[in-house]
Amino acid sequence: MTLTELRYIVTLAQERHFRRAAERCFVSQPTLSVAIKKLEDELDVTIFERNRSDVRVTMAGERIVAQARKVLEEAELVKQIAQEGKGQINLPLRIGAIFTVGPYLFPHLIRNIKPIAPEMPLILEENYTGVLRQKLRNGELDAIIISLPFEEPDVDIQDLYDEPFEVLIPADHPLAKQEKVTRKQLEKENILMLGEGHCFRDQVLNACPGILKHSDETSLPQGTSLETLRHMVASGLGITILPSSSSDKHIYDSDTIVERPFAGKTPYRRVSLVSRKRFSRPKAIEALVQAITSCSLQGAANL
Amino acid sequence: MTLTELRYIVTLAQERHFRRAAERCFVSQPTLSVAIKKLEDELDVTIFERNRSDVRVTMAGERIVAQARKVLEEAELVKQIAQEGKGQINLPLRIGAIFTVGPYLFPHLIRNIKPIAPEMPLILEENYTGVLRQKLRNGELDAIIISLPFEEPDVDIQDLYDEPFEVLIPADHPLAKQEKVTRKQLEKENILMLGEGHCFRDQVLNACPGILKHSDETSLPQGTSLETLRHMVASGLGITILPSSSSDKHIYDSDTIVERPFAGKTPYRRVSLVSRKRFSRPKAIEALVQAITSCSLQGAANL
DNA sequence: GTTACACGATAGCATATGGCGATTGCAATC
DNA sequence: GATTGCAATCGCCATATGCTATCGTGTAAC
Repeated sequence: MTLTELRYIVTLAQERHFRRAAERCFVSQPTLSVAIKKLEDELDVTIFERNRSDVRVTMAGERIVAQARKVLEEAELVKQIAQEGKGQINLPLRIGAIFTVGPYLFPHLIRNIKPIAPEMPLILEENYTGVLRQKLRNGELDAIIISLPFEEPDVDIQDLYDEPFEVLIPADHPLAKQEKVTRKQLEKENILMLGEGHCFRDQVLNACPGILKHSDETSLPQGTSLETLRHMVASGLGITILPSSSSDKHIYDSDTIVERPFAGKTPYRRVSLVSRKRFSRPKAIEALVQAITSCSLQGAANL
Repeated sequence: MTLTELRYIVTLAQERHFRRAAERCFVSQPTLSVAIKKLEDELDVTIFERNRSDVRVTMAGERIVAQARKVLEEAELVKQIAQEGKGQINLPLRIGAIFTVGPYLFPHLIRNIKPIAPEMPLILEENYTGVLRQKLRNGELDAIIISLPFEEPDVDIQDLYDEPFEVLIPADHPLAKQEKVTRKQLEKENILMLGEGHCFRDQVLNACPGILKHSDETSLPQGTSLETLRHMVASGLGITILPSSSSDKHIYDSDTIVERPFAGKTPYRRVSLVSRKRFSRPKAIEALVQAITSCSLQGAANL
């Protein structure tokens, strides 16, 4: 049984005339005759009663033809659905971002992607780099936004932006009076840090190797998010280091906390988008990159 | 797009593994690979994302596969429906009978066909021979029960039974006292007849050629059915001639009307079943004939 | 680091299928 | 009796579909 054969019987049932039905199917009359006989043989049912003057659908044939019509309708829907799926940017895209990027990037992203891909809803998630990597690999996510370094086989990595680190200081802290803060100065302070697993923690430690020992000694609490760190700084518990995008707008004014750049070489992190090589919707990724790089994130330098 | 291809993608979506999917489809792995690529090309959509380690269904693919599954289900139903339609005696059969046969045959027929073809409902109709002929020809009826003579191309005629004519007389009529009635005697009586178009009318006139003139002169009313004739006889309006099967059981006892056979050669009619040659369900016709010839109709001689 | 393996893609070839035009056979009609 | 119209049949061809063998690559094992 083939879709073509089903198309033939449906048409013949309508036309009740082999030659006309054949024409409507764009085949010759013998082709139609043979195909219909073949189907009748396969199903072992006489679908059409051939008379000299007239072709008539048998009672069993009526039901078969009706069902054949259904099959063809559903088959048409396959094409239609394929057509819809073809655009690449009209189906949901599943995106993950690390905890220290998502909250600050997503609002801009959502706004910017609307005009580029209005039909592409974003399914968003925040997680650790390792979890995101896993979910990207096994297909639970289509793209992840992480911070370099990031190594993974079979992926495309597109750099999005660099963002500098800055120091967040309680307004009444002595360091708040300085224009810039040196790494040396930080080593004597209580530096509040994210917990292990956050890549930003590692990046901060990398940028300021001296702060770890001190912080460990005082056994400061580990922040679970950049915002909790900010709250703790505001409460006077210590100093922290944040990526600039996180200080875009927040609830504390400069009487409570102040941001200060690093003296000397500014530490920064590079944020990149990772997708599987051979992912079926490169255009969706492209649209995503375009949307992100057109975001004006506080302090970030688009690439 | 073919049903085979749809079967392939559904299986591959389940197995997520070309070789295993190919096995389950009873084809080689290259066959599956090529077929799926072909479908993807035709639909212009990537349905599967091939990775070294893993085959994954794309988002567009998910919807396509789901729809493909529907198509296959409907296609399965075609086979199932065909299977059901194959028995020939498990679908309604549309039967017509002439007015003078239907009322007396149908009750027996219904009873007798039950054990032979319990799954075959009968759609019944009574009409004139000419109308039945037309409906058989254009497929509105599958079989008709008429009385010979009957000529028609492209049909099979199977004789069912012969039934004698008898004379129906009011019990208080002088003729009621006789054992038999001669044609001569009838010529002097008021003979009640069916209206034109009923073949039984013609058969009666054929059997007793002398009665017409007399009846016309007295301009008796024409009966619309054998039963109305019987009622009129019971009311004393005249005498009539009936086929024996019609006197099986009726509401009048022998104090009101009596049946008398013809003297000499008994006139009779032959009742036959007509179906189209090449009708798709010969078994249904066969069952029908068997059911009818096993009826014990009053006075009839099965053939 | 090398070998072995597993997987899907590709190539080359055989065969089945589906298609065609031409023809036949049969009724109906003129 | 000739013609017409119809579906069935025949013989032929192009293509589609399937196979085996092989390749390229990434992964696992030793």
